[in-house]
Amino acid sequence: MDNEFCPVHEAIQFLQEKWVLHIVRSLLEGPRGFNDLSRAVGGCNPATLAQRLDRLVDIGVVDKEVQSVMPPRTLYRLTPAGQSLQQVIIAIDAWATRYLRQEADRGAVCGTKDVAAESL
Amino acid sequence: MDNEFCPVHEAIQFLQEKWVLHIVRSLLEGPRGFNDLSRAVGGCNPATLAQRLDRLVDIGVVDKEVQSVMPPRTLYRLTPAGQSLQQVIIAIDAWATRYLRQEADRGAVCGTKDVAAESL
DNA sequence: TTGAATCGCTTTGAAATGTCAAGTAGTATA
DNA sequence: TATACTACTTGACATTTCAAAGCGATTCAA
Repeated sequence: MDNEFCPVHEAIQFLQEKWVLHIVRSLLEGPRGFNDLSRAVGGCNPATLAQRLDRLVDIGVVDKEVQSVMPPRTLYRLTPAGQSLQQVIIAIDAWATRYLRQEADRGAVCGTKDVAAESL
Repeated sequence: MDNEFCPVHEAIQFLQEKWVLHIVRSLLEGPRGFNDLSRAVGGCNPATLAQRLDRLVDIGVVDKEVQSVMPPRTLYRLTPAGQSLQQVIIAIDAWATRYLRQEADRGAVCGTKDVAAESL
């Protein structure tokens, strides 16, 4: 066993948590409130979303700004560290566009469906 | 609702499955057998690993080559689509190295070697 | 020759994680 | 007045992941 710290491993560990990449992607479009974000992400239930956001704030990727408690009004926005995750999204985008595009014809829909791409 | 096909969303959906990025990263170092891969990934139990690999094969990211059934000998290797995921790993690597390094003090541990850094 | 280790998994039952529906208090809109 | 919106929380339920054991067969070390 090596006790060496590995940033990539850490990063993968946290990026692979369910909804994290979707949340970041939504926030790249701009700051949002909780429900707005929930809708943008699509399909993540509030309990999970709240927990994920807490974690993202902890890690320093998202900033939470409570504008007023009652009526409730909160804004979640990416920190610089969060914004720089855009490079990761871009890489995923490039990969996806190249290797997943053919799926469009088979009737796949943005949201929940199964991915089954053929390799070259 | 958009019925438009969204490759990025699809890609995120599958990349966020637990262990997927770790598996891809391990396979970037070269083809491996099941147990070897399991060790390289570190911490993924065989049931999950088997299921994940099936899915990766389905999607066309990994190629499974059964060399002999008994004694068992199997090789998992990345397809071209899989190899091109290296760009994603590289992006994560870049981000992690920049924003996660300070975490070292908190005692994080890494199991595998750094692949992507060399290609930078 | 016996015993241990390795291979690629599968099976088990329990634990962790994620999801769902409903509900909270207060404001704004219809 | 009635409904919808805000940001969440709660508790019950469903799904996913877990560690451990085991499988038949072969290879290797004692």
